[in-house]
Amino acid sequence: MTVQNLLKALKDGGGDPDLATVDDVTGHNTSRLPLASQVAITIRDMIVQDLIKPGERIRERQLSVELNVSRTPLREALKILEGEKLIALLPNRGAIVADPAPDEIRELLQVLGALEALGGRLAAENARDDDIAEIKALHYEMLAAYSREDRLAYFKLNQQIHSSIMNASRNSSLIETHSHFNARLYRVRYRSNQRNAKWHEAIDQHEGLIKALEARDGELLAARLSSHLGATWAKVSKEDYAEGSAG
Amino acid sequence: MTVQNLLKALKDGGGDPDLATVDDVTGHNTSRLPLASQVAITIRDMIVQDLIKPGERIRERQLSVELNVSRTPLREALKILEGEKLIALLPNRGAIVADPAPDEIRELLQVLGALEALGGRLAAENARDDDIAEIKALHYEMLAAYSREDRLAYFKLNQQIHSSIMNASRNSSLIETHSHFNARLYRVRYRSNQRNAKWHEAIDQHEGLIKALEARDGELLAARLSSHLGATWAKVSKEDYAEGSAG
DNA sequence: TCTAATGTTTTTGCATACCAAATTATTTTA
DNA sequence: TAAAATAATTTGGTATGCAAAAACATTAGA
Repeated sequence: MTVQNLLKALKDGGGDPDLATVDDVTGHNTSRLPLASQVAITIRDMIVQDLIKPGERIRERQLSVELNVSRTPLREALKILEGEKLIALLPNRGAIVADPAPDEIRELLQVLGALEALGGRLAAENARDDDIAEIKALHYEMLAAYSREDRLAYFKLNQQIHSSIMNASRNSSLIETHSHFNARLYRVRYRSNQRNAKWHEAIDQHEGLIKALEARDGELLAARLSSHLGATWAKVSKEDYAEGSAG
Repeated sequence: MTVQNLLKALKDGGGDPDLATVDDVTGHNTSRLPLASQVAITIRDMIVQDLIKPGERIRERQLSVELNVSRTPLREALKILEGEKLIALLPNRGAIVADPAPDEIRELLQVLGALEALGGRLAAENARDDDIAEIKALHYEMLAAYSREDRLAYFKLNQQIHSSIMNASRNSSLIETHSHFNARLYRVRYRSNQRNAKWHEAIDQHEGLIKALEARDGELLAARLSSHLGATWAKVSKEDYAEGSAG
């Protein structure tokens, strides 16, 4: 599979095929950003959307040609992504897409749980009523996706709900760190979502989250967010995420 | 103040003045690391040791001459440090040392508190007996520093204790994230430590931490670590950290 | 004197070219 | 077949050039 194909797939989903004006997943226009950051966004999307698979090598000369940038900003972009742990830079051997071992996934879920717990506590404190209303709306949309068995929409709404709760915490450092950890776990959770036979457990848990948030019960929300991610690990660890992990 | 002086100060503290063989603060030899990483370590030390002050500009051409490296790996190093939020890269305006506003410091302490709470829970679970013994030893050393009013030694031992507890959690992702947040707050806490009139409160709190760890009471340790950092914010927020922040 | 406009100098952002050392792929040899 | 030698590729780093942006200095005007 060539990088050209991957790029085409990315662009087809996006709209404007010109790198310099493409928007990232959060909807921000990136045309004013330094080229290295734009490249980082592009590669990050490729990784998160699983267009390049864990363990796969990233050849910088080749990729710089595909992306139509020189090696200089591309190498800078790789440093950024290494900092986010989305890739590993092996000295003299270039970059490979990160491929976390089960143990690391468990660790990451623990940290994510602590971050979400804090986010929940703060959200219960700082959320505006319309934040909560919006989260509730997303929840109902998620229920809709559930009932029509649209796993992709379900998954994305689920993610959105969690992000929205974090946003309601009004702690920007927390929000950013959370999103980094989330990105590192995105693929794992996506695959888990595709396989999980019984979603209703997660649905029930989500019901509880919304209730706790509406009641602005920070401790309860924190506890539920934590155990929610504990359950995620229980699911993930039972599944065969090893298969196909090295494209 | 020239960067040359700053560099000399750094090297004098280190030992071998050759960049390629200098060791970082954690004691790791860096000679095999990519140049960008070595440079990042050097600049990180300069920032954490307050040799370059918050708000100060970093001119890449100048610094590349001082460090005897080309602009390319230096720019890569700056991307790394931007990811750690130790510097801010303003488009077309280069790098400045991060200068967190009080609100951001409060946010960071909240996140650090959540991370330490998790670390405490996990440490109570996973620490080996000799981990605890070592932490206890550090605690007594800290008491010694306290009684002879050696604030610097006290501060460093305090830091070491917290890091050791995190290490005992055996969660490497947590350990790394914790150290990043800690680095961002290092300067603030260092200054707070220099000014704080009554340390005995912190001493009492530390006594409680050790007890909880010895009893392997994860919840108690977590709670105490959290409130310990809450107290840190109470102290910091009362002090005048604005003065001299833009050297 | 302060402000505004203008021009000059410096810095950043990025591309290109080049090379040594390390790695990977290929071929040869045992 | 396996190991060893060789060739090709890739990375890591330096140096250089240049356009655009920003910082700085200077002058003109209120």
